Amino acid sequence: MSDTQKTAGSETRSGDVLNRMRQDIINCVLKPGEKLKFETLRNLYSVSFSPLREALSRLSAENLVVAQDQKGFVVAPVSIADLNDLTDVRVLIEREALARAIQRGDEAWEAGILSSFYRMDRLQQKLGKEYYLSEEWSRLHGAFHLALVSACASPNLLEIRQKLYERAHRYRRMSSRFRPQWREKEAEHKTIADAALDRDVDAALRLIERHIRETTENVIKYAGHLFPPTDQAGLADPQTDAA
Amino acid sequence: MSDTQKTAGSETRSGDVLNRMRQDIINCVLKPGEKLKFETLRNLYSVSFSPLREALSRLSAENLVVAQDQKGFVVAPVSIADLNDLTDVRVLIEREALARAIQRGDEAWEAGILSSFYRMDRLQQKLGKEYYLSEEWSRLHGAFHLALVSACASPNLLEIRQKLYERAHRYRRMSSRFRPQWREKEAEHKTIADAALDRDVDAALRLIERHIRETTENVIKYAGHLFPPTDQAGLADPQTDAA
DNA sequence: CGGTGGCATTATTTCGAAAATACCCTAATA
DNA sequence: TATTAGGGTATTTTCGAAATAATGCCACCG
Repeated sequence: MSDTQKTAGSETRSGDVLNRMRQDIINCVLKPGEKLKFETLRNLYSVSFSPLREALSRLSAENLVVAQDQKGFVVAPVSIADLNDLTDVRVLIEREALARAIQRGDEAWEAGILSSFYRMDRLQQKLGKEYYLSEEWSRLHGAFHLALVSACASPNLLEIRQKLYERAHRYRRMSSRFRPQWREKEAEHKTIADAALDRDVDAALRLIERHIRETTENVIKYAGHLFPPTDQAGLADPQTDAA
Repeated sequence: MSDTQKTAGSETRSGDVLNRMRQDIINCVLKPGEKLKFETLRNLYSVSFSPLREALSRLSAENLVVAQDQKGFVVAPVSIADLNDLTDVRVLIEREALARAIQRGDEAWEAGILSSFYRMDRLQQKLGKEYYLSEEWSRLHGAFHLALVSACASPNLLEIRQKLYERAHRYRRMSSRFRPQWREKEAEHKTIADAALDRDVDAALRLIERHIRETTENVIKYAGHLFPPTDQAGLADPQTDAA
């Protein structure tokens, strides 16, 4: 349980727990809204209070958990409103990052796109229909999308993008069991990569936006029933519908 | 010292220390690049290790401090490269947020702009030439800019904006003693507010972008000497004199 | 019967000391 | 003289227990 010890132990125990918990939240091992009791976590991750608190603090700054004063921590709740808002902001950020990357990318950038696409594509073929349930494929998919924008030359943009990506990824994982296979999504990846390598900014931006928005639409379509009743999107968040 | 106990004690001691440290970093009481020793901080804020670690963890997630495994924490260094990147991303985010706010803003939004501008303007007149050194004016200035975008209906956009704003504010504070008075900046605020209230999206976006970029240009122009030697913007930098 | 106040229980938060790690200075060797 | 190995000090990181706050329960009162 918990696991994916793949996350490569950070030098410090806090960092290690942080990475493991982040993975567990994204992969819904720790479920949205779930109360995070220290006693439980202490056993689960085999550490003491201090590293746990540190990890939880950082995660709350990433919006993967929410901290309630004197009442502990909770896995960040999910809601359609949150997903929609997330999607809108991701579109803004990804488009900007991709545009800059295409403008500035050098040969190393091109090579990175080709190589990461290749690895993702190969694994997909190897795994067959249910590729998207694989943890490893998630990693390669993330690496591919990162490769696309990695040349944008803006640390801040990349960092913001990464955090948004991870939160969105949680929604994908959460719904993956209920979706039909997404074979056509792979064709999209190829198309996006090609547009980027062709330095066709307009096409690439259009494609990446559609890619993101269609993913969200599919999540809502096939896994909408997993979300809490529409009105109360979880705690402390008024938030009307977005998008 | 340290303080501005105005930050309104959070319910929890960690939150309190977090807020106080954030203010101290933004106001350069804790200087860029400075090593944050626990023993020192313990005395400075009168708390123990645990809340300190928690606060530092959160601040590192906000990029106001950087954590080095097994080597403690350091106040985030400053550099022209960082300031420029920050500025570019802020422009992207502020423009988007402002556009949405203008599109969606209701009367409460309009009232918020008018009221926050009024308060900022009054205080400025009361304080005279050196208004911009005032802590209180900083708060009202922040409230005004927040009011402009508050109706954008995107929690994520607002949160990202706020964090970027705070980091940029550190650069302003760091350079404020060296700048000539910025009287004309106040005219800009009025112009921006008017454009927003007139629902003139194009004008408002153009003005806010210029407002942000010119501020950065002035910081570099008048306080460029405070930055570490251009090439290595990096951390672990003893840091020249600041403030 | 419904509501309210107080007490016991549970969980979180904070503390200071112990363990682990990095840093610095000295000395020995090549 | 330069380089490295050793050992002692300074700091960070982790621990488990004490303090503090919240929760649920039950008796008591209206």
